[in-house]
Amino acid sequence: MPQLNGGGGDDLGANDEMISFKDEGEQEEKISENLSAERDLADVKSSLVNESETNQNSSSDSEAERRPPPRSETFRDKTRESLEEAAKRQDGGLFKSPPYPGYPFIMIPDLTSPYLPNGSLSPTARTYLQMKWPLLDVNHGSLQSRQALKDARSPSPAHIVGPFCLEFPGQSDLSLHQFQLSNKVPVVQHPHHVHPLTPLITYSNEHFTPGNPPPHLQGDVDPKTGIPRPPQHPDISPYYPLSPGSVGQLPHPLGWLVPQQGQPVYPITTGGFRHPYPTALTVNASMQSFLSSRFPHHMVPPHHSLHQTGIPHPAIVTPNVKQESSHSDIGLNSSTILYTLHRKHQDSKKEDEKKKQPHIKKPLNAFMLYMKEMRAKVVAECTLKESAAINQILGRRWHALTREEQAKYYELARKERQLHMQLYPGWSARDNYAGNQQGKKKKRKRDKQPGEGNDLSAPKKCRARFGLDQQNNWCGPCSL
DNA sequence: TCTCCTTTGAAGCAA
DNA sequence: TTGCTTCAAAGGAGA
Repeated sequence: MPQLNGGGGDDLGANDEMISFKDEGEQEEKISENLSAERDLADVKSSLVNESETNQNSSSDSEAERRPPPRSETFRDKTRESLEEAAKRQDGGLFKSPPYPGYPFIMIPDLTSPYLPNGSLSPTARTYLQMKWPLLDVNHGSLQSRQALKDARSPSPAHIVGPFCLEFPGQSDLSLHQFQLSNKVPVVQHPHHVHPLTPLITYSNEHFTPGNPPPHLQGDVDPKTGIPRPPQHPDISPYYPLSPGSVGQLPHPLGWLVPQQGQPVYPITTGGFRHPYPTALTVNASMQSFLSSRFPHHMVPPHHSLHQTGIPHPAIVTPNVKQESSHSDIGLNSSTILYTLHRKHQDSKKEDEKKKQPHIKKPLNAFMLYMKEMRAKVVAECTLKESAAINQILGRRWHALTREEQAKYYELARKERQLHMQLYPGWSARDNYAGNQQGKKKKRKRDKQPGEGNDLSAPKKCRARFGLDQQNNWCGPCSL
């Protein structure tokens, strides 16, 4: 996948961010085009699930050439070419391929230090942020963007037929993203729709619904959405409610109770980690200022995870635990029963405490960021509600994105990881593994795909196990 | 109520 | 180094 810094030295950048294709390719699009409007949603879903099989049956002639060569150095070029071809073919020349080979990254000189010594964003970084995240709109409020969004509301795209969504990855994706990038996409508000930058703002908002805003937030209510806007600094994105100077001066904004706005990215907590949360000690001044400017000050270290209101932060995963009334144990006269209940209560209390321990979620990767942004759009365009089907569509659209568009999300993901590292220096992904997480479900092991674990994969295992320099230890089939 | 599904990418871990 | 597994989001479906 695209190398974000081109040098490979960035530990935050993905080293293998290669666009991979499973791929359904052209045949899939043709099949989709032939779908009649009478087909019901189930058929669409079914076609999504079974498309690969259908493609295999209908495209045997091109199967070999469409299958990406294994680890070929030309793979990247071929995939890019296929993308461009598809885009050109479907877009009527609207799509213009990048005039240069390789990955089209636009990088600021030092992404890791986009801040001036005083903690503010450097002009370069500011320009970069505006360029990369148009909706961030560091100089203007979001009202203009919202107006643009509203004005740009248009009839359903042509590829949407009837109450369901026909998927034409190339055209729909390109057009959608062109709109998206120009902030003119007619986003239909969905209960779970989040701002494209939401991944940088929050990881979860489902627990919080719009409610009566606190008085200090009611003075600035979005006339379009009716959602109160938190106080804004002219230089700071409206999605980040507090300016550095206002940190600690304003009453608690409760911005994270308002969906889409003012939601913090990562929970600040001292519990549930292998390491005590040392953010206050590890976040430097620039990051502190950055965090203060981007997040409500309650999210800036060293605050604890619980909000002043006692409501846990949405980004902190606290598994639902049935409230066990401690009062139920009171008033029983039997000492035996009391003892038993006490023991039982103690045990359950321990379990609850373990379960209640919040955990820091993994930073979202590029695709997850893309999904968060585009899900609502897909849901709006289609009548699909099942996430599995939606994710299939999103997966295909992801592959249909241009490299520039994907780069945007890779960059966002890289920043996510960077911020995550700054916020949680001691955090490790394994902290969230089922083995370490009490009460965390253990995912079922994936079923072996046909061909997995057979002799065909054995050579890789031996090579992985013993290495190329110990081929004498390889088993027979591997040595062949 | 809980788990699965479904996607991609990052990270951890065993071999 | 390789390959497998888990987890991140999302919400309907099914057990």
